[in-house]
Amino acid sequence: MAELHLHNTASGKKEPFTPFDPERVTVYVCGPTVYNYVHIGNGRPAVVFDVLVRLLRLIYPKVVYARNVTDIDDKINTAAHESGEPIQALADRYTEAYENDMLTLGVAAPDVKPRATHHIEGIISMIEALVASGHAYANEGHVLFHVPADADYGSLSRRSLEDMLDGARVEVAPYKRDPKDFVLWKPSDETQPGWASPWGNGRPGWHIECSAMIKQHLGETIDIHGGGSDLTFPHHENEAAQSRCANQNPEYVRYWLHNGMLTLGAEKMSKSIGNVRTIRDLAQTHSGEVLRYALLSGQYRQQLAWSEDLLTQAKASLDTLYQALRDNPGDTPGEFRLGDIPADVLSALCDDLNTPRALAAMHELAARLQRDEDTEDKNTARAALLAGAEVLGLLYQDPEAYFTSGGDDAISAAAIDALIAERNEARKAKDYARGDEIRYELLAAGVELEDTREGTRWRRI
RNA sequence: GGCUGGGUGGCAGAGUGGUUAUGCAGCGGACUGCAACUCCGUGUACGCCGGUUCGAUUCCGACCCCAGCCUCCA
Repeated sequence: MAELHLHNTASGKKEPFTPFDPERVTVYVCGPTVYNYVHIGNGRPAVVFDVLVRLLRLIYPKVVYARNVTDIDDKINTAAHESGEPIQALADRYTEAYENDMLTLGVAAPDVKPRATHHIEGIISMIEALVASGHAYANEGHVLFHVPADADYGSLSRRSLEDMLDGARVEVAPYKRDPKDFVLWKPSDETQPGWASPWGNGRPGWHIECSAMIKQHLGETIDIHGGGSDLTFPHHENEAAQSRCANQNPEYVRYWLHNGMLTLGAEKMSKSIGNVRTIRDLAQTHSGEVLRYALLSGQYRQQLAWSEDLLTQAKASLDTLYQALRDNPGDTPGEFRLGDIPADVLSALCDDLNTPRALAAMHELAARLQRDEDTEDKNTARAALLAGAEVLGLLYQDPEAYFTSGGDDAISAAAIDALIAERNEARKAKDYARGDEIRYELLAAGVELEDTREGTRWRRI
């Protein structure tokens, strides 16, 4: 069997994956800050690590997967003030929208979906531990992590403290002992959300949330921590420093995984640049499965250039896979096990989640399914294709429905069937002019006909 | 400036020291009343310059270009 290898940011290398405890594999992925609708770039880690978790669940008896939501953030406060909505209501609304978008992308629900606001107690006790151990200090209502107090700081992003200062734009604040020190806790006024703490009414900094949520739900040492490559520094570097020092446990994350950024027009897709495509908007014109296919069409660590063309190609490629299933109907298999996953798909995924190679293997299976003469060979290919699809989170629709569902406002299925019946009557009477007329009429309504040995079949285009 | 990653056929995107994926698009053919679907066939592409080698897109060195991080960010 193929052995799972993952690229670890901490070492900069692809390493064989060995969990801390094979009986309980732990995975954490950074979710979004909920102050707006998320864009497709936010969807990439969710989809990529969804595939990873699907794979892990086949290999290991128990996997605990947590994906958080940051619902305390000054951006949320700003958005709430602008809309006049209560802060928590706005955060709840966008959290729900996010969950919805994840559903669109076919992302299975994580085991735990922690939210920062539910973990204030854990955050405070962690900060207390850091103060007690001399890694943090309180000043003017703020509590700061003192970066020079952690000898390993910089080990994840592999940069020296000098590098960080060079050309960096670190905030110099009067309450900081060192420019690199970062906030664990900050004071809140009455307009800002706040919680009572040993340092007065305040709210947590961003990085400490993840540290506390991981500790509570997954433990002090976790196997895999995922997120966008833009979070490597400072977010994950800070998080790692906090957790290592607060837990007094040098092993925090065994494998750090970072996905590459989506670009739109040669630049990173980001809200601050304004070049974003929200999942919710994209879903108006593309199926979630096509979006998912597009996200998986590149290896997760590489940048992926998002474009309308990418979606067109993803749609056409996905059509080909569904077409093979539609042309070769068979039983819907039940649950899959590791042994059911086709070897090519499995080895591709085990090689640091090489989804483009896995998709190539899927297309080879689809071609075999179409080509094979023998029924048994077909059944084998079909089962393999569906098993591979299960890990990738694709091909979950009924093939017939995939091609025919939706579009009822343009022309209903019943109307289409009636026209097809009329056309076949005309064709039987050799009235091909009338037959073609109907075909063109349907084509104009976005319906393409396929005359097969079993009769006329149609698809919406 | 520092630290990452990358430049592959029309497009997307794997991979490899020599047999050069996969998908989309294109072209030719079979099938079809015509189409569509499907099938068959078809494309020697690896930024630039040196080096190593019998042989390099793949290894080494220099160079050019692009993106990301160093600030909130998936």
